[in-house]
Amino acid sequence: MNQLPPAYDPDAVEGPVFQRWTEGRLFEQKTEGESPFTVVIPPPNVTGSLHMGHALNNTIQDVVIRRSRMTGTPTRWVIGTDHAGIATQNKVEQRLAAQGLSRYDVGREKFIELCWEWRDEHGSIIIDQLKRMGCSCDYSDEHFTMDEGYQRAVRKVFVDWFEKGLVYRGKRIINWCPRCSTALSDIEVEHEELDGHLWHLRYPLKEPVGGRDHVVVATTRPETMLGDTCVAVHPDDERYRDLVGATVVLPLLGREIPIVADEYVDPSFGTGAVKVTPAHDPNDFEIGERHGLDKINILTAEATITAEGGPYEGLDRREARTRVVADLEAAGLLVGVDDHVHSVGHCYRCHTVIEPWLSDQWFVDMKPLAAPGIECVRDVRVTFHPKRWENVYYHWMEGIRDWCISRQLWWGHRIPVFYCDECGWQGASMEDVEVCPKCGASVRQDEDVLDTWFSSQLWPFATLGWPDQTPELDFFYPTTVLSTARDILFLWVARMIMSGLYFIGDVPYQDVIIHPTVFNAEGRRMSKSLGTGVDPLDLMAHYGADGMRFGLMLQVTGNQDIKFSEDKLASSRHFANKIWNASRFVLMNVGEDYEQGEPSAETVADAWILSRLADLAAHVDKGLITYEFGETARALYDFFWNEFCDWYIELAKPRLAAGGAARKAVLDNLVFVLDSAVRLLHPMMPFLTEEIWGRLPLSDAERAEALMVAAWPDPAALGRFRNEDAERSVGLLRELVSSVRAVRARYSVSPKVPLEVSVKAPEAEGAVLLSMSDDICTLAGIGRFEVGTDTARPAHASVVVAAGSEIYVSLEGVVDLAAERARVTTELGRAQADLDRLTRKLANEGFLAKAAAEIIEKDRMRARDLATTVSKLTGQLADLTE
RNA sequence: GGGCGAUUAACUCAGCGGGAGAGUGCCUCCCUUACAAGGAGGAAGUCGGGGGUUCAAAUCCCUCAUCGCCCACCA
Repeated sequence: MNQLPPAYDPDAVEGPVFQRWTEGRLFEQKTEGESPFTVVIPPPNVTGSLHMGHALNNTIQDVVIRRSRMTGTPTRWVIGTDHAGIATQNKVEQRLAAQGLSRYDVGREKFIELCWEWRDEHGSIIIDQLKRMGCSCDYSDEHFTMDEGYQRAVRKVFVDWFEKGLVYRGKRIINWCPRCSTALSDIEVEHEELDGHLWHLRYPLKEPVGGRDHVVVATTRPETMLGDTCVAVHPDDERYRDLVGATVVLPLLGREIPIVADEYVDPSFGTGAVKVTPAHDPNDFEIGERHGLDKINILTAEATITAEGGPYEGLDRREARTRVVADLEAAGLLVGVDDHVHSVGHCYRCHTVIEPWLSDQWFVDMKPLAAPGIECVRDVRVTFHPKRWENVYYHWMEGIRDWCISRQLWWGHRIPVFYCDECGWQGASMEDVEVCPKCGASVRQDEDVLDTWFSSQLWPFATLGWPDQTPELDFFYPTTVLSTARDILFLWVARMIMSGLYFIGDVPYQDVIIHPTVFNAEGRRMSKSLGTGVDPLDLMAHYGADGMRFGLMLQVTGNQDIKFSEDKLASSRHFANKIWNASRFVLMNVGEDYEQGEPSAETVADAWILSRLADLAAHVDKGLITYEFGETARALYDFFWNEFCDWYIELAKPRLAAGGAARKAVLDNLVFVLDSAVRLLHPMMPFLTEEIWGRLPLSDAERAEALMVAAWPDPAALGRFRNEDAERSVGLLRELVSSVRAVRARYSVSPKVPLEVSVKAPEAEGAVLLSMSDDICTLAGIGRFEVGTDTARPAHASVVVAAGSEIYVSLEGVVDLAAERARVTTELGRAQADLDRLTRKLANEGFLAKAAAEIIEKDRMRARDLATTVSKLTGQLADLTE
């Protein structure tokens, strides 16, 4: 016998169900068939552990993947992790620091070995957490961005772009993180508005000009004056015209620097005179280039002052600022300090303030790559969901700047460029180079590694075997949909599109889902370090994996970020339990000898639930195809709870009790509807549904190895069950039953006391109600039920106008006439107001002339109904007054 | 400086041109033999302010306010 425990226990179900999926090898890729559906997971960092963003994003991916798999499409979800250069290196350095060591103490080779050890120890943590969520990735084929094959792919990309001249080396101002000790690309810098100061500094002239002996400059970073090589003014600025060409003596250091004229200077900002530090500001660098100035580097890699800073050498940048300002003030050269809000760049990995720093780095020339990347979205080969993200994408792509790809780290893909110091040869190569091909001297390899995102951009095709032309690449590329957080739209999504187009000649995916960001209840970013986060593992412990998944899906909308609400998870857990118990009810009624038969519309209730099921299947199918997860979750919730459980199961009970053919027919329908609905729910609640489905007494035709690979309900085929008459009839039934229940509640009549109800209804409605009178009596607890076209109002009755009828509930000795009068008066007022508004609308010629015919017709019907209601209520009020 | 999103019931949010919805919370009643993680009933909103378009606006347009986010070489 199929006996379920009375409450759903996720802990008892999830483990065994996942094990069944694994043992059945149901996650593994299938390469038979056509038009495969492929998703590549945004590879989590090996250093990572599951956070709410992962929980949301991976639920979304699993939902679309599971639906696809059930439709019989060859479906594959590619899994793997990212080596995460900076993050992993930081972890390993921390580990070394605990032993009082730095990476330089152990050396490059040993350090990389330690990184691999870290990966071996921690890399599976996040994968196990995805399994805990029920994600149906192809775990048999896990990838890593430092795998041997992947390394070959990265090298191939670099060498190819190097040879095409798209990769080049240059001395530029880059973003330097002094803590990570590496360059960063522009989009790895997070800008933050901070309250700072604008210091006004007096720079003395070497010789007075026109009676003036100084010029005042303004700066937000006074310590950089140590690297100043000129002062710039606008060429048209009358105030400074005489000073152009004069010489300034740089305070504190005594260096003589010129005053130059440059268009860049905005005369309206500050004093109109700018101190220029070409080695520490991108704009100043440009000015320096134009005027042939020296570029004096005053900062070391650790952001301490270099020997160029004279007496300030060795000071940290903060101390240097304090000392420089103090010394200038002592010398009477500090004119003033204003408060000034400006945005300061921080490292996206460690939040240290970055320094613009002049150094030799490798760059990718992005403009030629961006053009096709823009084109493929314009011609809808790639579509963003929600669509508005396309504008954000275009904006960035159109203004794209070159990408600094070299990192001064050890953990990562080492740049495959070799230099000969003897003859100056340099080259990039797929194979390591030992000796110079020109002069035969030994060569050295570039010390730097590539930006982690340089390898991540290859994820959709490097995981499929590229640069080899593998069958997998041929079959699964391009992938179908990429789901991701918006903060890596530029870092990752855009670059995958560009590299995919360049190397494979096709877009990497057709659809891009940019999912909402999960914030905490206060609307703040969830963050472990701030203690504002919620741990998905805790949530799963409380609500089950399905409860968490469904609760998240309920919160997904197309245009709003998620202020995470644990309430939704609680109601999802209740929902899971509700489904569990509905299933338990059905299974309790199914005997050993039950054999599944065809569903059939034996009664109005059957026709109704089958019609509702058809509607649900259409909604869910469309909702998942168009990535409307919140709406889809709500449709499932409403169907299961408010239609199947609240009404259909209740309507089924008397027939189950009746036995015989009636019982068999309703059982067939219960099993069919539950089966179909559970299939539709499976993508969002995989564990619960798998467990229930496995226990359903299905015919061989409906059976499958597991629900996970069972057939997705076909909305077109279910369309045969659509039945508007049945939906209207059950609508009347529900209205009548609810009205009677309301009367019962109003007078606190125990549910055990049967009521006497008579209904005065028009012919048509009356016939429908009569045909369902058994159901009505059961659901409303009615002992005697009469329907007629001219039923008289009994004495001592409470009267309700509903379902187009007057419903009299006899309540001898209980009815409070004054209360009834008050209630009827209120209802009458409301109905009259609605009727007045409608009447005015229907008298409006503009409305009659311009509104759609069906709208007018609908309003006319409503007006008729309201007029009936008003006259009935008026009659009742008269009765009650007598 | 530019752009995007939000503002609907106490809370979290759907709805996005024709009758104001859900979940949670709250109030009343009920342990009815699937489920008290439940059932039945109920209270609760001039849909941010102001203009406009339209026969009709929570829904479209403009504007203001507030909150949030993104982009921008903002000495």
